Amino acid sequence: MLPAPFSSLPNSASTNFELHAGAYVFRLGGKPFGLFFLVDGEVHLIRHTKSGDAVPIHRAYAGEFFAEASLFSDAYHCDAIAQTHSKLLKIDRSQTLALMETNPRFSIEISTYLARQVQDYRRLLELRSIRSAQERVLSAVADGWLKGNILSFAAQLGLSHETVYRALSDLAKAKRLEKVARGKFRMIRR
Amino acid sequence: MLPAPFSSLPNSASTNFELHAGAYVFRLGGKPFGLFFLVDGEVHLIRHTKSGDAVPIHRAYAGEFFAEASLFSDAYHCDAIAQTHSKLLKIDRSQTLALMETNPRFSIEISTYLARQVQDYRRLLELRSIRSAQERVLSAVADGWLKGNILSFAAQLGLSHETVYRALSDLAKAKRLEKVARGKFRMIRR
DNA sequence: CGAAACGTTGACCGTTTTCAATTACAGTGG
DNA sequence: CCACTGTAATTGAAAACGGTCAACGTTTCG
Repeated sequence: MLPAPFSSLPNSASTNFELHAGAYVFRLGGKPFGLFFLVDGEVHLIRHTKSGDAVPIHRAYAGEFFAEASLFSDAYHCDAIAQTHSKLLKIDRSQTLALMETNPRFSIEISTYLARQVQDYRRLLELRSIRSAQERVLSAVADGWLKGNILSFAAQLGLSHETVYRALSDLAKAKRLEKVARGKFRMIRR
Repeated sequence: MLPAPFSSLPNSASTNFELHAGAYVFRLGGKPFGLFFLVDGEVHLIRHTKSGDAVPIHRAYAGEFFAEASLFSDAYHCDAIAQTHSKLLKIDRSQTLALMETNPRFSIEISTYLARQVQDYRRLLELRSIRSAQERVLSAVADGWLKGNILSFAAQLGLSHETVYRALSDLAKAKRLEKVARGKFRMIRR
């Protein structure tokens, strides 16, 4: 059966599949098949600036949906790339839209999802407006955003990875964070 | 009658009011009354970083809705402040939610709104990942984001206003933009 | 008319970027 | 099981870019 708000969709509306690390789930400009549920693994939605830098517009982890916004647009606006071997559920776009037409409860769930995303982006914007690299990194860690590797974490914060490494080690030195392992840091519990 | 997707709401669901420049539409932490339609003027949704910098999370102009996301949360997550004398329409939250329950078409409209916002934020994130101030400013102008004053434009881009002034005048000097008037720039049409 | 806010430009300082090099892993195939 | 390869983590040093402070011109609005 489909996860949480999608339980009223027939099983035929979804397809299971797997991708190896580095494979594309979809590409910029492609016609949207629908949205996805990430059963296991890690998928990044990525855009590229003109100068070629990859910007992780969103990082999805096991148990999360992604590409909900594509339900309402004519083409994907970014690339989606599996970062590790990932198990996915593809959820059919037109059947989802049809369900929204008939089931208002479901529509509201979708809206709630999107509203939360808007709030998350606002928070990210706020984070990105913190000038000091150290404070920015600390706030991001406090928000639980240090998942996956530090390269993509740094890109999400709009800092070079070297700067993030330095900020993390300085924060650890100042005992504002604790280093758990190579590349793993944690807030200091109090 | 209410604008576009809200036409099926009774007139009693909305209230007209005006605010002078600097007045709050709502405040961080307040219970959401509903969303707003900006008939005329300019309203910014603003958050404040710990260090006190104001971050314009969203800038709303005449003819636009704002605070749609507050339909789905228990408190406002930012301040909303009129930047100029503004005419507003307050749209009742519970009546809007009730309409979503009964009118799936309307729910879909709301979702579409939110989805567009998500896309806009992704674009902004991409912009903010452009390292060079000059290129960042140019892209933002190309996207039509240079409205209102340059102070808030700069804050939205995550740059100091001085840097934005300099970038603009350098871009004009290099004929990549044209200066129309004090503080007004335009893409060079070709 | 005067004050306040915005626009503009200059100079200097500091942080982050960049380039570079080194170390630590994880996966791969012999 | 181990060398081999690629990618991520880490640290150093120098340069560059943007931030900050400061001053001044200009427009707006009460």
